Amino acid sequence: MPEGHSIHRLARQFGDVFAGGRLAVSSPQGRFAAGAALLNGHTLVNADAHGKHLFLHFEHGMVLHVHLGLYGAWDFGGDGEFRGASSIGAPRRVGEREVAGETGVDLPAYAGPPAPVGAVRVRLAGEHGWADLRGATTCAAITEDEAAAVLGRLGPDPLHNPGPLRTPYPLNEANVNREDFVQRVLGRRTPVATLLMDQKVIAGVGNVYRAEVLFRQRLDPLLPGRALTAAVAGRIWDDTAAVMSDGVRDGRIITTTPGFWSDKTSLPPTEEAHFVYRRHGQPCRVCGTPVALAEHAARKLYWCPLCQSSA
DNA sequence: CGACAATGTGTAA
DNA sequence: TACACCTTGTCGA
Repeated sequence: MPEGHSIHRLARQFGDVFAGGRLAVSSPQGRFAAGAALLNGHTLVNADAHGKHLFLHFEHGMVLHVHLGLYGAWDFGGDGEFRGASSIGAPRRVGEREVAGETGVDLPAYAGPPAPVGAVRVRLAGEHGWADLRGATTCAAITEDEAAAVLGRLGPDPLHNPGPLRTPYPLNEANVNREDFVQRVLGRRTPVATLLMDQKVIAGVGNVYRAEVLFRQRLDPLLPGRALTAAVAGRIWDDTAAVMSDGVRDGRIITTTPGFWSDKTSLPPTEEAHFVYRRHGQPCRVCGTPVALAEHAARKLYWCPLCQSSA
């Protein structure tokens, strides 16, 4: 469910609250028992994300690789020190739930994580907090070489723009990732709507950002890549980087601008946060034409047939 | 309380 | 293109 912005927030959260400490790693559900044994008792060095993939690097050269897929989620909790270090603030969304006590209230001493509820694939427990993973598509203990191979299958991530965290792209060259994306789009017969969902073309974009960026750029979703100029493709990258960076900051996907909000003094409710995503049949916020919906490559595609007409 | 969709991907047909 | 994966929220009966 989460798109790339959520995974980058999770990486930051793991780095904040667990890096540098030894972790008890277990699989209450049992499906990850062998992998948990390979990680149990080792120290987390750092956490990073590329696209929708999360990598937790341990000191002995093993990596916990997690992809949340359609409905995976992490739950976090811990004592006051854990919560003080936590970078996931008040607004929490799918994929990053924090379930400790109330904020600002006297917290009880940390007595260890609660009894696992439901199908907890993996539990990480540190000195001050814990994290439970459920429902992930991928949860594997792999080597650093295997982690590098995963990165090699992914395209550039707009949240590594321009400085990548841990990617195959060169450091310190502005716009390298942007130019890489442009080259992966130009000349293609594939519709731009499909290209934006292809993690080899751009890593981290999902169905919401796909629809919203195409609207913001007023692009017909079915235009093939080869119908775009380098300038237009570059603007897609820049806008994606901008709205996804906002998503990292806000913990939500908000692609509308304050001019479209009924209350401009605070972030908008969900009903005002998107231009077209899940607004099928409702009037376009710009021109009033009903938002269209089509099944496209097994995913719902939303767009305004007037604003995004290429004719 | 059951059916169904959901911010996703891999594999088989 | 279809389905499996395997969890949660929403909606209707």
